[in-house]
Amino acid sequence: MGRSPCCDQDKGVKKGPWMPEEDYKLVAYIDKNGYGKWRSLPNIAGLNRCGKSCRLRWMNYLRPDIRRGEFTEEEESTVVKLHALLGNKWSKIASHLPGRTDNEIKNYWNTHMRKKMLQMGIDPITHEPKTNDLSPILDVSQMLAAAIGNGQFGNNTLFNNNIAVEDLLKLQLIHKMLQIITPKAMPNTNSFNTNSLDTKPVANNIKTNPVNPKPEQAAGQLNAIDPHVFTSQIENEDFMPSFEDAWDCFGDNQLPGLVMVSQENLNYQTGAGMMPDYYGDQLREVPSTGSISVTPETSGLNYPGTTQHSSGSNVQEDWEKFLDDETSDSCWKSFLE
DNA sequence: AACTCACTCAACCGCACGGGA
DNA sequence: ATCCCGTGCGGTTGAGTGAGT
Repeated sequence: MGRSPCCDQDKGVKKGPWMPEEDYKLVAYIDKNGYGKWRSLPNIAGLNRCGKSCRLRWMNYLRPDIRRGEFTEEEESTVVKLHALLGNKWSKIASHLPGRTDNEIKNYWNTHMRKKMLQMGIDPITHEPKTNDLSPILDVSQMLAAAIGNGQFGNNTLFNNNIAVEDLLKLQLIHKMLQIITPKAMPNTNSFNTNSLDTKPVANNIKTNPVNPKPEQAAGQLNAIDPHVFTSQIENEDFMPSFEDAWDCFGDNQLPGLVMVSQENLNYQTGAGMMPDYYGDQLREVPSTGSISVTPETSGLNYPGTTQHSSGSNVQEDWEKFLDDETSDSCWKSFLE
């Protein structure tokens, strides 16, 4: 079925930004005659523009009820919720936001909110947490590499040895991984009994900076640690928790077993009226009866607990099994060992 | 000051859809 | 059933702008 082009290209209709006088003509015409019949409107109104262009200009810019300016948090939240429900149905989303146009919402989504969600580790398309996002791990890895490789800690023999610092950072890395996997269940960083070691600059940066730091920024974060404070504290023999101590910190009730993802577990995410508030909490609210569940497919990680897991199973056993498993002879094994 | 780069957003483009002839 | 028109929608583009070097 053929159709005539919207605008007669041969007529040399004007394109590009609208001039104030064009706006004036359009507004004056619509004030007098109302809008509609967009194809014939330009001729009648004396505009050398395509009807579509006139419509767009009116709908997206000249309409008196257009609301301009920054989106409020409420509006953002509404857009996120509606986008989760409707996808890229911008006009439908716009119908729920008085004064906002589909074009404006679309632009705002693509420039601001999409980026924001990515930084939060949320896939802007599926609205699922991006559990295969390894950036937090990479952040710590970068810091680790920067610390060990660049001799950031000065000439103190303890640091030249690097073993203690390395262990601590490994623990932090593992902790970070587990926070990704079981965000609600993890104890806070202090559970590692690292209070005696002033790691707060690093920990706080990790915690408050979801954005991937560049390598130089990561190094800068380590530089932020006052070497004098750091070395005086680290000389305390008790400062360093062992790996086993770290596991004891978790306790069975604090680190629930991981389960395979199931539709039942996911239903709460899409159920009507149960959209998570991304802005109140970076991570999805987790029903009390279930733990965040991820599969190797979705996480991109090969970690214990991704096999079917009884609720009472022992996580440490799984990790030990994981370490013994020849198939897991990977960077994780060497890393964890 | 000059230049580059990244970002924003108004506008364009192609297509789909509904309705009337 | 087919054609055509009017309109709406979503993806993409590119000029303008500001920040960084």
